[in-house]
Amino acid sequence: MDRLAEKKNDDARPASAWSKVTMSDVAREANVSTATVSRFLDGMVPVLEPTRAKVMEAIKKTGYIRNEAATRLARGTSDTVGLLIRDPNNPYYGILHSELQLGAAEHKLHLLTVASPPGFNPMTENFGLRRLLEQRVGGILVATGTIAPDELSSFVRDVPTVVLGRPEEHPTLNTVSLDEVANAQLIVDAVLARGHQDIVVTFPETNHSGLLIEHLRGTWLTRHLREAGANVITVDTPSLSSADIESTHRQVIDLVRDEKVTAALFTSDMKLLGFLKAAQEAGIRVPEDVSATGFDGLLPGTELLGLATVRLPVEALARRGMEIIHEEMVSDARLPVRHESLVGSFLPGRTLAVRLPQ
Amino acid sequence: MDRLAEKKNDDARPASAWSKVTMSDVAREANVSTATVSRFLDGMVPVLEPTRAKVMEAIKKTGYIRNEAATRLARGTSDTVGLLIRDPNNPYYGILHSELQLGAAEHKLHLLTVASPPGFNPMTENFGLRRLLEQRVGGILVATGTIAPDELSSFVRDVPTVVLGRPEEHPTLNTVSLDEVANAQLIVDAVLARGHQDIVVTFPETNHSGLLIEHLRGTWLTRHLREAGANVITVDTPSLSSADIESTHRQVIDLVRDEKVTAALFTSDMKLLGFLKAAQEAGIRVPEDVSATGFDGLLPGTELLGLATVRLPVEALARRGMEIIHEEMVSDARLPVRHESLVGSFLPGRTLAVRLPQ
DNA sequence: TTGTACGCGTTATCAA
DNA sequence: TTGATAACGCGTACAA
Repeated sequence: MDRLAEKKNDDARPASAWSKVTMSDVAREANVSTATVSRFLDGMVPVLEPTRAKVMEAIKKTGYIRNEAATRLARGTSDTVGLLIRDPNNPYYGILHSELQLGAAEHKLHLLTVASPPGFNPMTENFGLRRLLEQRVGGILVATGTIAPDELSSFVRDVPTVVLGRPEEHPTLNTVSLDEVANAQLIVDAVLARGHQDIVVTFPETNHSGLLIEHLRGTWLTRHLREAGANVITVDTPSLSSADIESTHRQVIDLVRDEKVTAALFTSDMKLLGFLKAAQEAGIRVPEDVSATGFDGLLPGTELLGLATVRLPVEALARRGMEIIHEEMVSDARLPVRHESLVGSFLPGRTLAVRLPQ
Repeated sequence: MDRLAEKKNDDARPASAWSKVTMSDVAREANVSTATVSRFLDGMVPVLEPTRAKVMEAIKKTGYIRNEAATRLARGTSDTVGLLIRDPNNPYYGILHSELQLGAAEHKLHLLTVASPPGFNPMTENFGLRRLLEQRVGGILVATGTIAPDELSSFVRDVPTVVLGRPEEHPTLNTVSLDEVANAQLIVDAVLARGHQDIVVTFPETNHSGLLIEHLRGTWLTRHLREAGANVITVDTPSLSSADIESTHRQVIDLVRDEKVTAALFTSDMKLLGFLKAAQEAGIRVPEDVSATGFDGLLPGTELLGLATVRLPVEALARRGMEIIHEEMVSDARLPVRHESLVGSFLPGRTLAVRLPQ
């Protein structure tokens, strides 16, 4: 009778070799009911001091940790926000994740993150989304470029949702997006203000999946420049393959050597970095021989490297996203769908210079 | 009777404005019992074809999504692994997170991430850990430099745990660590092999919290060098303040100008990057005037920048961590505690050159 | 202020 | 192969 009766279900649940302390263990230890323990934990209902002490003692002694699954089941709601991000190995998502964590804490919310494996597979992203929904989180933040709002909307009828960063609106989904049109304008203004008139823009000219954003940026850079009367040459970077990248660099470098352009615009800071290296190897100086700009401003060391770029307003994106989710979660009515758009800021850096006369 | 009887608890749970479809809704729709739906979902128990079809149909029609909280409660175990990381806005944690996600998928496990807000506050990290335990995840991966194993061990008696990357062993906790001693040796070997004998090492000489790793690296760089008979000068970088950083740069640059050293060793790639900029502004060329090495190899663009550094084996760290967790989760007995240690690889880059004679 | 008892949504046991 | 039903651990009227 010693070990067998120790816990009534000792042999009824051999599924795990790891013990679990429950609330009734604590209640028994403290000679109170489970309801009292629950109320003590909740903190919203007053509990007499001697009882408090007993319960605290019992919790410490048993090492009890509340089972959040049971809590959510009983409560029906949860103050946890689910975050779906794509590739954590990407400064953009890294900063976003970090800032959202901060924002969640400010609103006394919890953040639970699911990352979809890298690569552009919409299937696996839907899996991640499903897992978040299965957790019955109180709200969902979707920060993955590839999952289209249309697909999303059928999934998330039942939980407050905000789509972050996608340059796209949707009739039933809240979105906080990055205004790539205005961002491109920032770059263009800076380049023109420094007297450049002959400019090469490098970007994926066709809209491949996964290169959507860069395609968009390049398109708008070009359009803004042309509308301002600049002379624009575009160079297509159809893929991320090193062959394509190298060919792009060669073309740009040739244009510089032939004095056809005085500035080269790229659609990401990594691309700019790649060009900087190629230029150096080709004996071309930046910004003396050619000015160059990037896009993002998120790479660790951007300032150190002196990249001229647009800093994406990731912090504001995170803040607004969390605010909207929070409002939806505390309100018991459905709020009107919101669409917001955020503009970045230009970082002058040292790769963009005034065009020398002649 | 139309809307009022639609769902029996329509007004009994007004907590949320969002509807929830449950398993019994599906069961009713398909004219089967909840048990059948559950078995269908589980997939391990055969279900007759006509029944399958009915259930599938009903699930689609109702838009049902399983409640994982209830599942975990009923099952008592879960195939979800909890990951505690520090600052997602940090390439190291970003890559780790990404690779762990991949590894989890390979083992058919789910990964749920909690990030502790940036800053070195052990309190908030314990909060994150507690939240993971409250989720009753099947295993826990701790990847945060600041939470000491000793503190950890009292928390996680009841769930398989692996500590990732901390240079420290513990009698009851599995650890997969980065062998900073061997990593430092890699740098030292490379520097000595290129003929350098007069070397400056820059690092926090006192062991501040949060600078532990860099302190360790610097200490071992110095020790290895001295053991090999090199002439080492150390420069203290007590903090991350820009004043301290600049003072460090000045000292190193003076040493170079006075021809006291031919190589400068830094304890992170960001530090190296900072020095590269300072050197450039001071008119000192790297590696012509002085060779320089970093530590990490994780910055996006490391190869582009040509940093000479040690690439931390983050991928292997993730893989081993996930393997160990998986083994512990499938085994119903407790496995012996394991300690493993991983060595990185040297990246030659372009900031380290052969020392010129004289 | 505390205790009793039921329900939350799902799984698993046992019959049918 | 399926259906009823008892857990799972916790929150919360309702009663005391």
